[in-house]
Amino acid sequence: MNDLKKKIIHESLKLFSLKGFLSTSMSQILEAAGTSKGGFYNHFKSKEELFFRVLDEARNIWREKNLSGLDEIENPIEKIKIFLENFRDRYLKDAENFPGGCIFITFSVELSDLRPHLSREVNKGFIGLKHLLKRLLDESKASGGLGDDVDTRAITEMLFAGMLGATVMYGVDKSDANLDRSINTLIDYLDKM
Amino acid sequence: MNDLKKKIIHESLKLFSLKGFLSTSMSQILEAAGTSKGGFYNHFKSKEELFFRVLDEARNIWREKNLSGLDEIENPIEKIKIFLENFRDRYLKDAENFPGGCIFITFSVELSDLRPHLSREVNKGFIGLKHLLKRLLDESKASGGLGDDVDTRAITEMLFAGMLGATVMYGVDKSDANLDRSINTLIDYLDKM
DNA sequence: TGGACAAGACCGACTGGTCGGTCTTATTGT
DNA sequence: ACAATAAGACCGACCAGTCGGTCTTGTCCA
Repeated sequence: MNDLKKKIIHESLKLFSLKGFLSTSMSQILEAAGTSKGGFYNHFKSKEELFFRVLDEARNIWREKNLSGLDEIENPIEKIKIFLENFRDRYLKDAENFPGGCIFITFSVELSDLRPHLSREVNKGFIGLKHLLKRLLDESKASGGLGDDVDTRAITEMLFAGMLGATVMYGVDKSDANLDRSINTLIDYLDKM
Repeated sequence: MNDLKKKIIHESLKLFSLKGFLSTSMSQILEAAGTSKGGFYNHFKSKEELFFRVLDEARNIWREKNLSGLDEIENPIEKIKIFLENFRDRYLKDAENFPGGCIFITFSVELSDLRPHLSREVNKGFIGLKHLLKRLLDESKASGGLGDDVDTRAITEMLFAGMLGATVMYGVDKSDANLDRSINTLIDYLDKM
């Protein structure tokens, strides 16, 4: 891929994470990428196309930060615990790619009632993560790691809500201590089940 | 208060809940309130002043929906449980005042890096709610309802993150069932402590 | 080796339109 | 008569996107 195109995507990723998609203007993107209208529209047919390329890039980074190395772990509950730690330490606290916090939440909140076709694409990722969590919990249940009476749908929903809420709150108070507390309490909860 | 002023605030509340503050234009506000530039600027010195009046109104509605009747309950844990039920059934599921979901989250996410002085005002509410939860948990601990080993700060943080996340997710999937699952799991968690 | 040619990366003035906000004017109720 | 209220023409700034054109780079043929 062309260098300028890469730069535009990467700079937009940071800007969108800070200001959201709608409130980031083309002129800010062009200035950050050190290019011009012509340079931009040579690579993207619209600001909306840029949105999708940025979303792709954000997903790649997300996977790299959160999922790498998870294959080597056998125990599904252990997998979730390591994932939560990755999420807390390697994803959320890394401000280089997402200086304004989790870009998926920013997108989802700002776009849900204004650009449903964009928001729908973002939400697919949320659904995917929930399915991943549920699958791991069901695996653990099947192999006897969790009791037969455990409601994996309910646990999934609470785990996911806990992660989502901790992420939003981290964007609000930027407190590492509070983030650690909420994620650790989720991990404890898993341990005690 | 003047009728038109009330109408502007109430209509703006709904619009802001749907589209956020920045993405709601003056023309949309004027149209919804059935007035004109002149009518508006007779009552507000700027769009930003409207923001604060809308925030006041949203807080009043929030308190009315979530806290009313809580005084009569003695047991602090019971208080939290009733509060969570109010939050789930009377606040979040009521789409009349907040058709686009919880306005405080919409505000906080869109404004945190763009209008810090506005976002700070919103976040005071989050801090206040966390203090309320922690106070109730500490009360319960003092009166023997919770064990001495319970970390009330950690529980507060997880409860709060769970509520926040459930709220965001409810805005995404509009699923009553999922909302019930995550809130109920939090209530169960309180019961089992 | 060097000149003709083409592809496309890149530039920035410009378009129609919307933004929040101001100001003059008209109408209303007392 | 007078203040309160409302209407909407108008302002400069900015929006996403277009378009005519330049400049760089590589290929082809003599």
